[in-house]
Amino acid sequence: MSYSLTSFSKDTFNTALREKGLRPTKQRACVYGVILGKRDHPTADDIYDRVKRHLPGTSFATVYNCLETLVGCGLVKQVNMDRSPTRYCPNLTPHAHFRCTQSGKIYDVEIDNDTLSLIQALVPEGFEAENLDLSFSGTGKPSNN
Amino acid sequence: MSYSLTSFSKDTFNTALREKGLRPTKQRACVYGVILGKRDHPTADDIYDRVKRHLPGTSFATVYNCLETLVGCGLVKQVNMDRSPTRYCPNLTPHAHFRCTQSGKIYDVEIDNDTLSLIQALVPEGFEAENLDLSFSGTGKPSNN
DNA sequence: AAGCTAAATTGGAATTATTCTAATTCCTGA
DNA sequence: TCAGGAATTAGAATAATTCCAATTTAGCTT
Repeated sequence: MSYSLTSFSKDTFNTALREKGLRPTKQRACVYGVILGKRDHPTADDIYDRVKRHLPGTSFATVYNCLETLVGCGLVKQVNMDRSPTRYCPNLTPHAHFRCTQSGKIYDVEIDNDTLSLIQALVPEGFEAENLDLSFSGTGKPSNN
Repeated sequence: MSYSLTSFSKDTFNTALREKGLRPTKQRACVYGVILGKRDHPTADDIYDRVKRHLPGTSFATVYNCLETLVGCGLVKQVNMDRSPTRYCPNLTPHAHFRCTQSGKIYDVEIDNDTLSLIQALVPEGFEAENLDLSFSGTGKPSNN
């Protein structure tokens, strides 16, 4: 294996895949490792570049396939902001995102439980929300780039 | 004019455009009228179809141009959910969206002021949010389709 | 009312992110 | 070891949107 997951995440990874009857392949491990390794909300494109450094033969299709698999196993989450390319994030706790319109950077924003409950309470009678997406955009940390 | 805006919305429309030094053309009025006329969160494609019934010569590019203009003037809002085509909405009050994964329908969800304040308070020190997007997905009204 | 100019519209080509397809390669269990 | 399903691969295809260059139009100016 040319990308090292910690024994903890390796275990999480193997278990999550095996539970769905899927194989923990080196490409999937590498994609997962790349996402865990630099938590900057990379796009599929970014991930492709990083994966190729470890597994040069990897194709774009494989990166997309692996990402779909990892999302399906609940190991990573997709982050969609406006029409920009989908980004990927290993933070599985309920959280929002903030995109700085100047730098394009995306920051995780914690959601405390009280606010989370109130947000969930917005959903009208008769509707059952399985997912919620909350994102902000604006100007981020001015100096510290 | 082959699409009738109420005198109220016609005025809103003219004023909003003129304030930006833009021309209230019949295509723009028609796109706006179509969005006001059926508040089902239509896509650009839907809008194109509806506009063509009133102004048959209209091109796709024009629909996109008009939509961009209307958004820029603050007359309509874009609704982006996941990777699906952008939808358009004339509801300018702060509100969230719920997408039924079964029917694909999108519903407006009111956000009360208290919850809105709490949501805005999530944004960390040093960040300035200009926009917020909140959306839910799940199963909607089971019977009443 | 006619002419002028910038703004808007048009059709089609181009772009971009993503998905599909069919062929090959790889694992894994018998 | 070998069969058979799963995963990967390269490249074509798709879908939404944007770009472009040419034409038309709206709103002045006279």
